[in-house]
Amino acid sequence: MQISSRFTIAVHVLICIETFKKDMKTTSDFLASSVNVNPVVIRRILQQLKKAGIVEVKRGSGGADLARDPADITLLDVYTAVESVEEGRLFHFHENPNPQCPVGSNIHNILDDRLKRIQDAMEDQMRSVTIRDVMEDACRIISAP
Amino acid sequence: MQISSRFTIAVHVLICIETFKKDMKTTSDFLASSVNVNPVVIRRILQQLKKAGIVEVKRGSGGADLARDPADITLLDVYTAVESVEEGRLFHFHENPNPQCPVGSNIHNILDDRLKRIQDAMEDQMRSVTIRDVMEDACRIISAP
DNA sequence: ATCTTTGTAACAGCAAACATTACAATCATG
DNA sequence: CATGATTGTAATGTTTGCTGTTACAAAGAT
Repeated sequence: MQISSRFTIAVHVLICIETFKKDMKTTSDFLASSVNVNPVVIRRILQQLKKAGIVEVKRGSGGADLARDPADITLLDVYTAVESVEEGRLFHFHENPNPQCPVGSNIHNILDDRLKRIQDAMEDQMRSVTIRDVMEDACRIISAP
Repeated sequence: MQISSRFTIAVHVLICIETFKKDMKTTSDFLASSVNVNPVVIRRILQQLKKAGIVEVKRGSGGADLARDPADITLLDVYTAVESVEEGRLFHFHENPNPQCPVGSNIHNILDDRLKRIQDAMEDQMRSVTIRDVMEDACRIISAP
């Protein structure tokens, strides 16, 4: 099971907005053609990013912009914005383990701490990377010979 | 998108095998009743664990056993055993980004390193926990007053 | 031989992701 | 202020992977 492509699409979109904002209007159509998906998919993701205070989207006139300093947007922010699963739920548990079995009745007590630490490790790493970092990579790679 | 319950079920199963191996035969039926799923689900997971050299399963006579020292089985071993996605693919990418867009054509060059580091952080944490560690937690919790 | 249990195929149901069409609401601007 | 461009969102469809279930041959113990 993989983390949905919404996350990588969202990051792709943010990079595009920053890269092209001086030269063109970054409409959902334009962004969609860079990612190569339906514009509605982009609009839905932009809505999620907007709710999280990451972008501003203009109706009518069109186009999206970052709502904050790129150095102030982490990959974790983007991840939690577009990933529907609630906070702290990377691992899926089977429902209704047998309450009469000492293991079944305690499986959460036994595992939750360890699993949380695994998720924390991943999230800490995500928090350590900002859109500014990614933009630096992007500029370097795009302008390479 | 969550990591499938196969992972937590697999760990649950391993704990059960270790906990009950002295007192009973740990058949797929027995394990299924602790987890509260269909026995076939357990058998499928046991097969995946067997292919990874983590358990031994006896046909006919029945029952599963660990194939190695619990201290030598990490949560990462279990995770890669039951998670169908190939190595290094925690994040799902959209296919066919626009090759004519400097961002679209370079999106993997731009992101792969960062994403790999995130996945590595998660896997390192998983590797640091063994079934022996989990068994210690389990024994302490189960025998608590 | 018989009984138990595993290994596996076959199929069904469901949920989430992803795609697409359509259209009202919104905004800039001529 | 009418028009053209664009967003916001609902409705609908397709696909994919997970999970559940039935069924039964293969394997092993007694």
